Amino acid sequence: MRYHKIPDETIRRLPTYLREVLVLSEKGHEKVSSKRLAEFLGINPWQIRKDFSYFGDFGTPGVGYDTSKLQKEISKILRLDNSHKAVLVGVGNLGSAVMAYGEFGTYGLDIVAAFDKDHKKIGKTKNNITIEDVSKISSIKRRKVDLGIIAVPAKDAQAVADDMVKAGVKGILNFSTRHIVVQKKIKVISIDIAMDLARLPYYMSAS
Amino acid sequence: MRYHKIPDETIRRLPTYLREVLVLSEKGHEKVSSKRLAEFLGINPWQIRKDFSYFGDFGTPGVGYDTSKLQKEISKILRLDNSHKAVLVGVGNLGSAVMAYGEFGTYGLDIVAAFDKDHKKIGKTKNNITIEDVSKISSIKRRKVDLGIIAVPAKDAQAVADDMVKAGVKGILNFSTRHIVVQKKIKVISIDIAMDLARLPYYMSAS
DNA sequence: GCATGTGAAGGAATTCACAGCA
DNA sequence: TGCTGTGAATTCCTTCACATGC
Repeated sequence: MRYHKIPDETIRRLPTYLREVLVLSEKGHEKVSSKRLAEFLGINPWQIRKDFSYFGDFGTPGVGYDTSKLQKEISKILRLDNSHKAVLVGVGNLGSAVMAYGEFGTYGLDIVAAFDKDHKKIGKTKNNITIEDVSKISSIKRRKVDLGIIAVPAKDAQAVADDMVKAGVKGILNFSTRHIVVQKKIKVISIDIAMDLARLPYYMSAS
Repeated sequence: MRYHKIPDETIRRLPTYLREVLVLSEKGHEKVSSKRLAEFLGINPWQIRKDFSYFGDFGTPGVGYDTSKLQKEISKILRLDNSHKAVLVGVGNLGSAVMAYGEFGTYGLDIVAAFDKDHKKIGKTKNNITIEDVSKISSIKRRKVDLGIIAVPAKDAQAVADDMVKAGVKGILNFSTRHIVVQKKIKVISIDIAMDLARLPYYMSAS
C-alpha cells in the first residue's frame, strides 16, 4: 500500500495518534497495539492500521507498535520533526486564549509573534510575547515564520490573510467566520467554534 | 431525493449556509443563487443544491433561493428554531474566550451558566454570568439546559462530561484533548485547536 | 496465539450532466 | 435564458477478512 494517494481523513487523524502516543510514551509505555490505541481514541483498530499502512510498516506483528518509533514516524509525516514558528494576528479574547494554549508546544509549534491594530494593546506583553502593530507585520519575513493564526473579526480577516501571505506565511489557521481566498499553494484551515455547537441540536433526541 | 439518509457532511455544512444567509438577509438581499452562495463559501454550487435537495425544494428555478425562507428552513432542520441553553464548565483562558464569543447568539444558542472548581473564580461575574461551583452543577437540570461546553484540562474532562449527562445535558461540545465516552444517545463533538494547526505543515510546500 | 498489513468489498460523499421549470 | 433539483457516474473512505510474521 506504500505508493498511494493519502486520504485527507488520514492526515486529519494523525495528530490525534501523535498526541496519544506522546502521552503513552511519557507514562513509560514502550509498546502499544492498534486495539489499545483505538480504545483510547474511540476509533476502530483497522482504521488505525490502514492509516499507518499508507506510510510503511511501523509495527511488529504479535507485539504492536513501538511508541518512540511511532512518534518519530508520525512527526516526520506531518513535517513536525523540525519546529515551526507561528504568528498570531488579533489579540482579543480568542487570540489571547490561543496564545495561552499550551498544547501547540507538544507538536513543536511555537507562537513567536503577536500583532493587533488596537494601540491600547500594542506594546503590552502576554505570555512573554510583546504585541506589535499589525501594520508592521512584514517583519516576520526575517523571523522565518511560516504559520499564521487569524483571530480578528470577519471583516478584517481577508486583509490580514493577504498581509500574511505577502510576509511569507505558507499555512493559515483561520478562526474568523469569513471564508478566506489565497493562492492555491497556501493552505488554509478554518475553525468556527459556533458552527460546531450549532449542529449539536440536530443530533439530540427530542427532549 | 426527499426520503434518504442525510450525509453527516451535509449537516456539517448547514450552519455555514445559515450564517451566510443571515448576513445576506441583513444586507437586504432577498434572493441568492447557489452559484453566489458557493462563491462566498468556497464550495461548489452543485454541492449546495444537493445538500438542500435532501430536505425539500427550497428554491425557484431561474431565480434562486429566497433568503428568509432559506433561513427558516435551515434553522428548522438544525433544530435551531427554538433557542437552546448551554452550560460552560471551565472558565480558564479558553472558557473565558468562549463565554465572550458573540457568534453563538446568531444561532439562537445561549450560554446561561458557567462553572469552575477554582474557588478564586467562583462568585465572580463574566459576561453577566456568575461563575458557580462545579460541584453544584446538578442545578442546571431545573434550568432546562440541554447543551454542555467542556473547557477543562484533559484529566477532568470525563468526570465533567459524566456530571453534565447526569444533569440532563443532551449534547456536548468538548474543547479538551481527551476523548469522551458517554451513553450513545448523547452527542459529543470535539474540537482540538492544536490538532488543526498541527496538520498545516503537512500541506505546506517545501520552503 | 496474537497483532500487523493489505487487497478486495462495501459504503458514503462528491461531481457530473441534464431534465424541468420560471 | 438562467437556475434548480436529481438520478447516475465517479471518487473517496471505511470496513472486512485473512495471509503473514513474531
